Amino acid sequence: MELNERKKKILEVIIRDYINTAEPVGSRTLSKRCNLGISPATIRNEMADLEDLGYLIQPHTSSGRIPTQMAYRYYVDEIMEIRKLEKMIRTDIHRGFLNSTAELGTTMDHTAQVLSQLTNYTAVVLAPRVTNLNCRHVQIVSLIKNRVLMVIVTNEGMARNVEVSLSQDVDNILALKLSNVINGFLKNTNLNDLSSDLVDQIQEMNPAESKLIHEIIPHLKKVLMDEASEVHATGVTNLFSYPEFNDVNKIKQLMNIVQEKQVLTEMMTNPDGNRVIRIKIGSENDNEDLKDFSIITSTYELDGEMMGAFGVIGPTRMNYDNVSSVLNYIRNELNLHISNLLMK
Amino acid sequence: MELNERKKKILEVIIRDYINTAEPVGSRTLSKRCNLGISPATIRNEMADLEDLGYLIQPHTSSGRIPTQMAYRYYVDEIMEIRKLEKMIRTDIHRGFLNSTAELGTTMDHTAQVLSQLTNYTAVVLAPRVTNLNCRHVQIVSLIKNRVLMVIVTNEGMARNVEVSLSQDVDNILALKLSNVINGFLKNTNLNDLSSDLVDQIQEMNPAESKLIHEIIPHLKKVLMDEASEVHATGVTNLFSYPEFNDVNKIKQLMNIVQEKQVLTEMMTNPDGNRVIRIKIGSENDNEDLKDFSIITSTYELDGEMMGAFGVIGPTRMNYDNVSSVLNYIRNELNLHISNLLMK
DNA sequence: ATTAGCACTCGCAATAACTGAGTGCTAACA
DNA sequence: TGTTAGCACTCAGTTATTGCGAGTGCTAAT
Repeated sequence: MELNERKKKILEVIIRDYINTAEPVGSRTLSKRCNLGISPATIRNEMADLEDLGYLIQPHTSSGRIPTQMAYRYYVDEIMEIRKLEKMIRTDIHRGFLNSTAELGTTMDHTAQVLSQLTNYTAVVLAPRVTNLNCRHVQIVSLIKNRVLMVIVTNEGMARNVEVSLSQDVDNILALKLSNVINGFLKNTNLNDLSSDLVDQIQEMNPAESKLIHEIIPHLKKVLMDEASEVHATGVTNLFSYPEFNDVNKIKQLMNIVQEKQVLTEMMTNPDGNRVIRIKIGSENDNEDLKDFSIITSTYELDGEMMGAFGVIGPTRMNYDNVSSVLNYIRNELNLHISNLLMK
Repeated sequence: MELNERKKKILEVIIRDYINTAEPVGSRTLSKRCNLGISPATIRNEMADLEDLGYLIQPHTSSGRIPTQMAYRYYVDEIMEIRKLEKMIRTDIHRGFLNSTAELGTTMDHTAQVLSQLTNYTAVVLAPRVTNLNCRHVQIVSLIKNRVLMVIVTNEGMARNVEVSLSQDVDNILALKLSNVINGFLKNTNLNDLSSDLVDQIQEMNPAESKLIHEIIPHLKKVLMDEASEVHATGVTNLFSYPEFNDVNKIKQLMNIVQEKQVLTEMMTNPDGNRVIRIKIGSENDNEDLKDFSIITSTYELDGEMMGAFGVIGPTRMNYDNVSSVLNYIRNELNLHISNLLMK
């Protein structure tokens, strides 16, 4: 399976060329492009070998070759390297993050924007999600009559809120009281362990209030269990200009993927060993709709713990090394930015 | 400009047929379909007249005719009528609204879903927006260090929230105090009239707190001035199956429209006389990208005041009477549902 | 082992011929 | 005068044919 240097070089040039042009590459073109000083005929022999090994295929008998998925995998694993971005681009990105407002949601939008612009593919960013029941503070805000807003603040200082209807009307004062009671629990107990007995032990509540607390707790738990986190997708139209997506069906597949936030979330949070940059090529993706796409993802962390993920979706003929390099740099910037924002 | 009965009938049948098939309709097909008992030749004469009047065009010399925008406009104004939906569909929709949870955002999503399913076009729903500075209650919630969440509750009982960073750290107790101060203002003063002098008159604040209030007020005003309201769009892929959107460029246009939430908002809230159902056909839309689309919108109200809008985007060859009928019914249901939810 | 040469393959673009749905016009008819 | 049958004509779309060119595999010479 190990390729000799020349084969490796030839394969590399073919892949690079095909990524640029989307055209099958032939032996003559190739002999000009790679400066190994070998003739088309020799290259043809080598290409025939590479085809036998499964790295190349010919769309039809008399055309150039195009790389297979296996070739891309080889390229990604053995050939390409994550580059340092050009200084100008680095400072651009850095400034962008500095200027982006202090709000987390905006940062996510901004990241998606930058990613899709820099790569010319579709960018997806998963906002941090509320996990592990680790909430620090809950604020109940009265809306109208029996409707209240639960604002849940996590240990990391992120907010999520949910509207619920209760069985009784709740005014501002009652809302405050309910908030206080719940926060009292949170100080001492993990929500998971919160039993109804505990609620009933609270002295200074009348039965009506106690009943409300009993209603609120399940809602609270549900939110905290809820897997789905916000998904910011940008640059779907970027893919429209690539020749492989001239077909409306392909675009439909893409739209399906981007809309299925659940699937996207699972896919992006699924760890791949301990790799920082994770690359899934074509049918390496579990999802049927993704078999014509490649997806490169990474994660951002706070305090060494994974908070969320971001990545890029494009054709299998993707500029793997550029995208990887961009993701790698953005990952660092994002980690920096977030830790500035959230570190206690 | 007034057409005689026969021409009107012929035009109607042509439009109906073309809406169904997307194929130019010829005189022979037509003579079979419309039971006026006239021969193809006669119909040809009438069709020639209708073409001269600007209601029909021929894509090429030897093909059937297709309706012009002007024809659709005539159809919408003079021919079609808003029907009552079938009982089964009515009860389906009604039950759907009953089952949808009490949360407003969910209702909007649900509405978009139903609309796109029932019409097979792309549905857009604008969530109610915070307007006129009429907010009833503000809750400041401490997040981490100097970051707080402002939860703004409108008179109608809807919540909007924004994260901001302040110049000093804010803990729960301080957050509560700030909330109280601001709500004190709201009781007596419209936010618009709130001057810095007024803030300084509050006695029980130390300078640090006063400074924070001064920082918060502009943020608050900004949110309340903010025009953009949430946009829920569903069923973009519905349009992919219509032959007129086999072209990737058309789809790009559509994506542009759906993404430009600002534009969408303006378009949908722009009143058209006092019409309940507003129809814009092709280039009647101001937006360049919309010139190949028709859009039918309506609004929902609370207490007689417009809260938001919803509608459907499709090809100019749109099933105008079905969509209008659906919109009309959903409008009623939505108004009912919302007033149940929000009425004081 | 490499390369030049050559016959061969096959997608693609251009051209030509054919088909069929549909038209406009004219003349006949009620 | 309005309606209809008949006929020649138009033109998009399909199929068949051809030629071109980029590219290959094989063989023989270096």
